[in-house]
Amino acid sequence: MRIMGATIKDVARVCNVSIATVSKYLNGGNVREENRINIERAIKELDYRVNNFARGLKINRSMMVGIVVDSITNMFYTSIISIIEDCLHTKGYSSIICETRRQEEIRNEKLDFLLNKGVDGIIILTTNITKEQLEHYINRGVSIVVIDCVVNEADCDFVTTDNISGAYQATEMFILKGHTKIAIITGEDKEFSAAERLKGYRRALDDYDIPVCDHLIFRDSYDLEGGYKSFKKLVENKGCTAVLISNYYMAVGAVIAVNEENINIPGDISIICFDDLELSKVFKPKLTSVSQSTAEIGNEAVKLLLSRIDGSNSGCRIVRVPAKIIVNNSIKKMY
Amino acid sequence: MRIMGATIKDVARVCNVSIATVSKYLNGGNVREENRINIERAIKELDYRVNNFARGLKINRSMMVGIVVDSITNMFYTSIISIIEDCLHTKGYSSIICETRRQEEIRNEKLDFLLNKGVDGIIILTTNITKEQLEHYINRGVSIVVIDCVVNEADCDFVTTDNISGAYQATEMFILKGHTKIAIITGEDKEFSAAERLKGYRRALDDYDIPVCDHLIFRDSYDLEGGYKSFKKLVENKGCTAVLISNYYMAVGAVIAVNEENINIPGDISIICFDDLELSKVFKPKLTSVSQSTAEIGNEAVKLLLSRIDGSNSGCRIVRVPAKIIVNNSIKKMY
DNA sequence: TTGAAAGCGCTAACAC
DNA sequence: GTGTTAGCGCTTTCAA
Repeated sequence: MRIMGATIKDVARVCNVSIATVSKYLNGGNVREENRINIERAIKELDYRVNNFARGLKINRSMMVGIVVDSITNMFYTSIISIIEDCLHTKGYSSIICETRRQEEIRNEKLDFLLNKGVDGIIILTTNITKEQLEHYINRGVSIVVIDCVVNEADCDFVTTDNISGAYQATEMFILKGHTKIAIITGEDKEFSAAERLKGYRRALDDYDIPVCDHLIFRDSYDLEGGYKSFKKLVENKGCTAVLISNYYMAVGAVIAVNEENINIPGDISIICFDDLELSKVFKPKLTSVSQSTAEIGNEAVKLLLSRIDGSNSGCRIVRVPAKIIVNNSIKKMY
Repeated sequence: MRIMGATIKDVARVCNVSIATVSKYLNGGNVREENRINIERAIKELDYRVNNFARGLKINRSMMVGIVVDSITNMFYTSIISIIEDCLHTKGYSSIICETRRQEEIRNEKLDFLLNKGVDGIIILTTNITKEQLEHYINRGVSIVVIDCVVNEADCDFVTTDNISGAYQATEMFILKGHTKIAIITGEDKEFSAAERLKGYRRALDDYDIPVCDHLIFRDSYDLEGGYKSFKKLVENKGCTAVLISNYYMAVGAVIAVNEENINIPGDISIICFDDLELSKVFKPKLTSVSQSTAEIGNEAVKLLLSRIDGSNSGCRIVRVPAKIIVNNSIKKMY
């Protein structure tokens, strides 16, 4: 059982003032200089801390934000969460991080839990959520911002990388280096960014009058496993000279396959992958990658959420953070 | 502002019973069958949820556990956290994850925050914490379990890998393959596991009558940067045929150096690193590694914490989880 | 088995 | 600027 510390009453008694005065001091109101000094001293001496349960009960606000993430071992997400935490902290908010393991029931459980804890807002990091699920929680009066996917017509905000442009730039880079047989490894349509990146890839080929071939589009689960299997298939096909890998963990899987098959990069095949995390630095040659700005994504998400909590905003805002190519040595010149 | 849902009063009114009866039902007490059915229906209809602030205020217990971690992008830690979360969940507890970015002030802030939130216990994942810091919080009445380091004479529990044995086994493996000039790249003494692993390395050399050479012991910051710099130095020295790298992120840094220097593994130098995370699978050849059981560590930590919260335990318990070698292809036979 | 009532620690409206 | 007080939603004691 937790030890119960001093209460506002104790502070008031020691200072010979009413609890209202102490409360006012605590909440930034004006008190006489003399009282201020006394109160501050008493707080220190008694090691007084406000009881969050009592305060929360009274004001029905917690200054807490929930963060709900598909997987807590996903470095792209944890990089963003680290930014979010820091950013919230400077605004006086703290955060509760929950993992869903990509299971909808668990996600709902965690969202319920957060609402019960009285969080003022929730940031969800996922590639895959439905309008219905969002609305269920929005209707319960909590502000929500979603990172890494967009759902139309929901009363919340969204932050994602400009996936289409990122994939477009990558594909274009292959084309400009003389590639025409360009493959893509990506996730299924239900994964928001997977679908968008495929769109960018298609659009670039279109713009350069290169036919889009179905047999160069490899789709599988949006993870290491899927990347591994897709790359193995791609190698069997022998139909391409370059491949865009549309997510970090798929790239990890692909690299495992590259090693097993003794493939030379970029001699045998050129690669661009999404996210310049560890892999792109550790692999030899260093991988050219599409970099998403985790800092910008995190900051934007917090900005949107807080303006929503303030009540100064509603409706559906969508922020697209630009992607940029980090050039390394995994692309062969074909001319 | 959050929408306020139905309260226990509403449920009582709808059911024509007192709030005491509803409360009893809520907390697993006995109520008449008829009332039970009514209450359950009313709860569903009103979408009633207990207010955690009110309950917490009353019982001064939250069924929440705080998790305080050096870095939330550290995959070794997040793997453990994922297990902990799951395990706590099955016991009816939920968790609040906080990141410290390895800064002591931030850690204290987060610990204060967690205490203010009324958590029933705290799990700290770190390589580096002082007895004083621990005691400060233990004295405030919260149960603490520390993962990844051990501090003597503190009234809390500790879970770590058997680092000494892990490093011993790795060093021994080098020796048995005919290596005698074996280096180690590790962190400074303040990092608990760094110091222990160095101890294991020394002990193995001792046991096989191989002299321990100071110029083969490379110590730097316990991260990517430190691994990178250490490996560069090691290469300049040209004094060894094998190296044990004592932490995952140091290994990532070392591999970046390996690539830059065009070093052949294991032709030029043999490597064993700690943790069989992504790197050891993605690098070619696959790296032989010392595997720590994140599952066992997480489960043990939760078990210890809950038994402490129950009050059924106190004192200082230390659990050592065995390490095991995952054999791959980064070691050259020297005979 | 049930209900009335006290009170957890705090905030805020109101009177001074 | 300060104090009095009601009441947030809940648990729990005590009496019925």
